[in-house]
Amino acid sequence: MNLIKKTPTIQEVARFSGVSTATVSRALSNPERVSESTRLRISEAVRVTGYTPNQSARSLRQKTARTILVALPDLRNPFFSTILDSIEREAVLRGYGVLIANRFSGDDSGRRMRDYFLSNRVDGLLLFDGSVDLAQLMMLTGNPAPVPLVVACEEIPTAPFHTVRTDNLYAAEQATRHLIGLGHHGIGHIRGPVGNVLTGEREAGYRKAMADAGLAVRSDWIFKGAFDMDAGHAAGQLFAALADRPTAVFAANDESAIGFLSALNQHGIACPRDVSVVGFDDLGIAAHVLPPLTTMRQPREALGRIAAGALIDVIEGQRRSRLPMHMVLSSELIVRGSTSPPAHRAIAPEAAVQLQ
Amino acid sequence: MNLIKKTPTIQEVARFSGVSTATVSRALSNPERVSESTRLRISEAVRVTGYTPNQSARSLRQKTARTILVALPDLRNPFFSTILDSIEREAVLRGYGVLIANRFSGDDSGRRMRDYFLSNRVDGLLLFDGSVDLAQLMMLTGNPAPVPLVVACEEIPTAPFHTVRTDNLYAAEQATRHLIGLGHHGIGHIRGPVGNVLTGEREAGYRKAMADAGLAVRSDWIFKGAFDMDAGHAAGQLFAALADRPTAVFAANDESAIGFLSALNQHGIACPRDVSVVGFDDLGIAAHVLPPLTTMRQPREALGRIAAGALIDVIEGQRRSRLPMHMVLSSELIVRGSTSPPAHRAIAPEAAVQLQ
DNA sequence: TGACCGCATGTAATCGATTGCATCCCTCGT
DNA sequence: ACGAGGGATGCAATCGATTACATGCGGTCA
Repeated sequence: MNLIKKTPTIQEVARFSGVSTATVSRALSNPERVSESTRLRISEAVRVTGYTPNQSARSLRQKTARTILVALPDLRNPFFSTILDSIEREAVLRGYGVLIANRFSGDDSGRRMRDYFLSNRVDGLLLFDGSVDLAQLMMLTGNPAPVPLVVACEEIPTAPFHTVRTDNLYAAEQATRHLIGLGHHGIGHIRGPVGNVLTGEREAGYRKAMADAGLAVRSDWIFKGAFDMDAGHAAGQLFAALADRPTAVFAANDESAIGFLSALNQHGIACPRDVSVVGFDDLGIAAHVLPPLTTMRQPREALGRIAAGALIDVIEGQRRSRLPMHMVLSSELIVRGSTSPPAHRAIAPEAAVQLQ
Repeated sequence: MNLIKKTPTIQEVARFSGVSTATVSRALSNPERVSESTRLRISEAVRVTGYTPNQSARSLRQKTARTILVALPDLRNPFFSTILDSIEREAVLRGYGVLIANRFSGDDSGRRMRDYFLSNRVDGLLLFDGSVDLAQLMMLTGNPAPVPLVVACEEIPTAPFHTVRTDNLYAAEQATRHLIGLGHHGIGHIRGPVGNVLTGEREAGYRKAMADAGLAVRSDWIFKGAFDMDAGHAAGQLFAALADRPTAVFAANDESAIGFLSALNQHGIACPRDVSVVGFDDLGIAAHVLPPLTTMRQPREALGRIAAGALIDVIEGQRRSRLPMHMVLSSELIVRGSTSPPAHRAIAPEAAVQLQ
């Protein structure tokens, strides 16, 4: 016996169990197609040799990779990393591997996706980046090879893709209504990055709630943002400099809300005494900042799971309907300490200005 | 011409440019081995047909997948998601794909890694999970197929793997010394999860600094933890219940420090007035909690980049040395608002108890 | 001039599994 | 007793690229 063993192939298993490779293959993928006795003999041979099927060979023959590609704008964002976590779980459960493509945008993103697919590395694509050019996406659905594709988080209503997302507009409306319900009239908004679909939807929900309540939206109370803490912090600086401030602010996501809170603190503006703040996402950290953040919880875990499941259904041809399916998950308001009725406690000097 | 085009293969390119498939293959991977004119003809043919090499076929023949597997304990942890981000960047730069395996531990983790490798899906493994059984790891380095492996973050000094990590022990020592330097004598510690290598190193660093300064370590000032906010919060509850409290606490990571801060706040204990807190990692959020967290910054970006680079070097046989290489990156103390000299301001009732 | 060298290219084997088709054999029905 | 039917299995083609080896050609040098 030689000391350097090579990794065993189906040939060895066949030889060892005295059958052909065809039978071994069948025993492994369609056990009911071989007899009891050979099945046992083969599984024993597999055990002894330590055989593991070669995925490249299988892929080549079956034109299938049992792998999905997840394209994300920014993995470092906890919002996405939670989703990725649940995608990975679901995928592994269904026997798929998960390849990641991060910072996924720019001119060649469409080509990159196409190449991954055409090179037979992946069977389908889960896209979380709304900034990918629509034309490039359409290219993927054409010939050759319409790529199994599920777009998540981002809504592209007119495009023929399956989408999974949350009820952003309605959720933003609810968040704003929560503030209105507490008695706030002057309510500001920290926007997301320009050009992002979510930014637009969340702002629209905010505006809708304000309009429905007959409240005016002041343009100097709309802060530009970027879904990150620094942007929220910058908004906080502007807020502090304002002569006439709103008594509440709805931030387009938790990170910007947190950055906003930290800026407020630097300026000695207290939350919720001087200003109530609502975030969006319910990141793990939201419950642990000071004050704990009221926020719209996004069902991130479910979103990842459902998106991955839908994609695999498409890949395996189990989505019979050729019509794109648009799934919408509900958000949930989580009330914590960052919101309260306006001027709840003794009127602070800050607030007095407004009431003059 | 038919409307349903199949995805083009090297055969089509060969036919189109009037050469054999061998020449096409050479033109694509070793351009200098074919003549100028045919090279041009072939690249034109590639352009026209829209040819993309089939990776499964290439993998099968070359026994190479151009993919690495990254095994992580918990993707949702921002510490890991930042590292994963930089791994992905480096890998793409060098032409590799990144497959992820999350929540990677448990009995079959060794087998899962082995299967990924033996099935030819990945060329090597980047392991971030120190809880994987050492015996299972050793199995990977044996016959058949010694798996290219780089272990990151976790040190297994006696094991024959390349490792990349940070100077945990020294960093923990520095963090503790920072508190000592501020004049603290009573310093507590929030540990990481039991059994984790990092937990041990960070605690050891803490103990070393204490011992060097001639300070006693009180066992009721050592809180058990788990690298997450809930554990830090629980530690905070215990801390608040203490009759005799330390004036400073070194937490084994930022998340537990943040959870600790939030519990302190609930109990009306002020940081840094009543207690100084040092974290570990420097997550993005650390600068934005209240008060901003003093912490040991871990070079996460560099760590991911270097680990991925080293793994690919091993895969490509560029690490000539058979000796395992242990790389250690330096951490950096980031001083923010959560630390100050003890009893800095007027002595609070909380502190008075200790001074009685 | 003829032996030789090296470059560009072609031929065909090869990687390892899957699968259409053929074969063998056993059982059952008439 | 004989053919049909069907279950178990084997044979060999196949997926698409890479690559060892062969070939042919033009040029160099003795």
